[in-house]
Amino acid sequence: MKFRHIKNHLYEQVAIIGKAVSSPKRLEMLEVLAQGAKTVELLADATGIDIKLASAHLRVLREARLVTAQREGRFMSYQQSGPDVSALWVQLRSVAEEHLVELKLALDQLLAGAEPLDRESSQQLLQRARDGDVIILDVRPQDEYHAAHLPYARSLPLAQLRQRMAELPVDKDIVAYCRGPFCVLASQAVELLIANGYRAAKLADGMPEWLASGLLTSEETA
Amino acid sequence: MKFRHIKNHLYEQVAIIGKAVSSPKRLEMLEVLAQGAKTVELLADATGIDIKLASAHLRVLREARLVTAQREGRFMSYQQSGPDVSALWVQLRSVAEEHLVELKLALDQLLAGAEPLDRESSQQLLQRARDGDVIILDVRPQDEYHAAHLPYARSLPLAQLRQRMAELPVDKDIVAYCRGPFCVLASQAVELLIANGYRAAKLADGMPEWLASGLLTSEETA
DNA sequence: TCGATATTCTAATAATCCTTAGAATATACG
DNA sequence: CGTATATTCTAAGGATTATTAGAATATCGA
Repeated sequence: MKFRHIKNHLYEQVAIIGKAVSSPKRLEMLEVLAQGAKTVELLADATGIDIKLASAHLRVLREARLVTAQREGRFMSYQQSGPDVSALWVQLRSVAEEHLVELKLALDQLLAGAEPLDRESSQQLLQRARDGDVIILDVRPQDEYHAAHLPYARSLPLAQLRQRMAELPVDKDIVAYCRGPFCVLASQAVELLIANGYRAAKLADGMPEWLASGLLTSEETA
Repeated sequence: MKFRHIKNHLYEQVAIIGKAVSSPKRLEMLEVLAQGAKTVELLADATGIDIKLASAHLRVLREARLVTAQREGRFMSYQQSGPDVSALWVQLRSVAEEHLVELKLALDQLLAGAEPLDRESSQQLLQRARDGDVIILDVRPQDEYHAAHLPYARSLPLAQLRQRMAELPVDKDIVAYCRGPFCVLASQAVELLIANGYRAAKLADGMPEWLASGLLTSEETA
């Protein structure tokens, strides 16, 4: 068949994207990068690997054009090359969640301890937040909050939660979120809040999930 | 960090999906499987590889739970484990198309020769088809047409096009589609039609793309 | 039951990728 | 200008994955 050669080339190109997302560490980096631009060191830290190894993984992501890099002084700043990259990550994770039982089990383990406020429809949550009935707490680092955050969300990074906890009212429901279902910042925040007598629950989804769901326009998030 | 262990496990699970879609041949199989259930031999044929190798690739897809297999007499019937698998394929391809220039170029090569009827909005096309103003021609094998097809589409498999071409009116626009942008059946059909004096163009998208776009409910397609 | 068919399993080699360490580059700061 | 810092590049071994061939399994029909 005369088209075989062209077709092979097409699928090989898509497979470049596939290869880029075939490594756990690269996926973790993509998830962190979905929150905003990051340096190599930060990514290495976040994923718990050596900087040289992080750099090598980033090279693969760069070659697949999933991320772009630009120098900022002594540092390199990596960022996703478009919103479709976040959407791909969300899609991959949701396919994995849907079909891989083991993943579902491990996720339950991570979400355990927090009330399953998940089921509450997204709109209802935003409604309650608008009415001041519930506090949506963004526990990610502050720069990620500034890059984009949920409507009505209030920033209180996990690192500062212990000192600044008094800022939060004890008599209101608190819903904490972070980078997404795999992120542990909100889990830790909820643990700490509950230990101190607050009514707190983890919201599994983060910005990438809300954006991928189409319920949020990017104007609402800044 | 006490969560590191669990997190690693989560990303490893998603990476199983990533690994499954990191091979050109597996991607090609997924695309064919998006059209309906297929046997190993058919998939090997469609992708131009040995049956044993096809079986090995299918094992990887099966272990990632992207496809399921069931025996039907002497044959094994493989099928996608859900519509989200098709959506993943479409998403992967669209990310690749968006960011990999080389892919865009190769695609243009494949779509060359057919008029760029692409830009016409999907709804407009369906409207014109409903009005009998244009003929939407499904040139895939008949079983794929029966599994699902575009509204108002008429089946005329490429293999029968030469003999049955007289069934088509010469005075109407014909828009041929097949499995998706990478599929060459429609390209070949259009080539043949134009050589015989018809006004024909290739529609780049196939069923998976239309379904992923959300413009089509699955009721409209049977 | 036997042979034919469709597919998988096993084992082995070739190809590719991961990871690490050391050298190289590029920028900022003194 | 020289030194420190952040990162990349190169090279090399170990670990995976791809591909192929041969043996094994499971079904159908004679």
